[in-house]
Amino acid sequence: MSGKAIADRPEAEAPRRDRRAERRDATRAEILEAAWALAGEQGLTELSLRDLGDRVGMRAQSIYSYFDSKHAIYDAMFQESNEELLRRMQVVRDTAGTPNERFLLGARGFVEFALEDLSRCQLLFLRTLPGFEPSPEAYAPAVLVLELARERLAEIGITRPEMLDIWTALLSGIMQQQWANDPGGDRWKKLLDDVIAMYLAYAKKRKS
Amino acid sequence: MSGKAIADRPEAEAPRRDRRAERRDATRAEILEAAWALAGEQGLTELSLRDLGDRVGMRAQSIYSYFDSKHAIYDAMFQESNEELLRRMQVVRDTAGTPNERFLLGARGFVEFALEDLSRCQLLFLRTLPGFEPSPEAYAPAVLVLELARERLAEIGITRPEMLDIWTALLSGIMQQQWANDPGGDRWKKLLDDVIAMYLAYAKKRKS
DNA sequence: GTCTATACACCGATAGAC
DNA sequence: GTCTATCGGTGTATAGAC
Repeated sequence: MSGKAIADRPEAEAPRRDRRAERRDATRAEILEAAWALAGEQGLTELSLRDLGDRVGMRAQSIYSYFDSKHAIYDAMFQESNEELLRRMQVVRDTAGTPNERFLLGARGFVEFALEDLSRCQLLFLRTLPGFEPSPEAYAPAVLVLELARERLAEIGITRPEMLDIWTALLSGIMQQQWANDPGGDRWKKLLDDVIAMYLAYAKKRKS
Repeated sequence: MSGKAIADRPEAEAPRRDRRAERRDATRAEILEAAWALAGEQGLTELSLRDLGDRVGMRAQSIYSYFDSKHAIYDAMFQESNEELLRRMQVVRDTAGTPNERFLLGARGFVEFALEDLSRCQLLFLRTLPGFEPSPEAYAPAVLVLELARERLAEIGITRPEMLDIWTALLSGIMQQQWANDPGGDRWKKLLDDVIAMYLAYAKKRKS
């Protein structure tokens, strides 16, 4: 239907800016930014569309022009954060040094990321949101993050799948306990190096 | 104020049954039982007082005669479950055998308990309920459970506080990953013995 | 004391006017 | 795209019947 009209215009093949789409994306980003701010202030689960609307200067119902549902907002936040984590882990992968150094860097970077923001940690790793299941697209970067962890472990000779599962459980346990029993502190965070030493010693003994 | 009245009655010192209190406690127990059933069916956070009222054959508002609020129901469930866990861990403590056997028994018993019921696990260990903070009374048995864990560790020569924190992180990580990524399965549960071996080897090397 | 009836304020979501 | 109006749901509170 629009094919002929476009072909008629000389500038059709040049990458024309879609101002409407740009504006829409900008508003979406603004809403997400406000959502993060509100989640940080009142808690992830306490986020309400009415508060969110107030924050961005529109009625709550108008948000539905930008997101299909509240869960869609959470989903976008989930994806956004996972992409940020993926970027950090890719930096680790591309860092010069020994495989062991990269493994350490990845472990510390991950824990630091997980302990930076409670709402983000709850959204990504702890299952705090009642009915929330991330969409496949939003989950995709998380799969890549796990793949990078597998690579870092393989680089230091740890390839058995069970050892990867143990590794994720170790990190998961540290961040869970840290947020649950000493939020903002470092009681479990500071044990990370000990846990890493424990894990590596065991992996060496098990020879994989 | 009632001191004199009681002293006036000859039968005051005999343990008289308070039928009213008995009936009240029975109804409270009935409500809690229904709450567990609903939590199991729809999820812990999806529990609503109206559904709960339907289940026990009263209007939702009447529940307030037995519990001050929805959180008070969660609090009673929290306490109930922690007392059950405490009982199990006390059985472990009183079991004949070597300290090492008791430690193993406690570890496996705890993980089994944590993986028996998602709602219970969320209520007790994962922080799934938005604003829920257990009351001191409800939390008391949890403190005793931790104390028993400390004892089991001390019996096998592990006394450093950091080693207790690592231990709780290990168990926490296993149950977190199991429920989050393989609910109902045993992908992480079956790694418990490996994790225990890893932990004990590290503790031995660290000599505490 | 325990129930019913009614209400309030909030929530996510939808329909339709402009 | 943003609004108003409205819906069915929630936890919570209170007044009053019995």
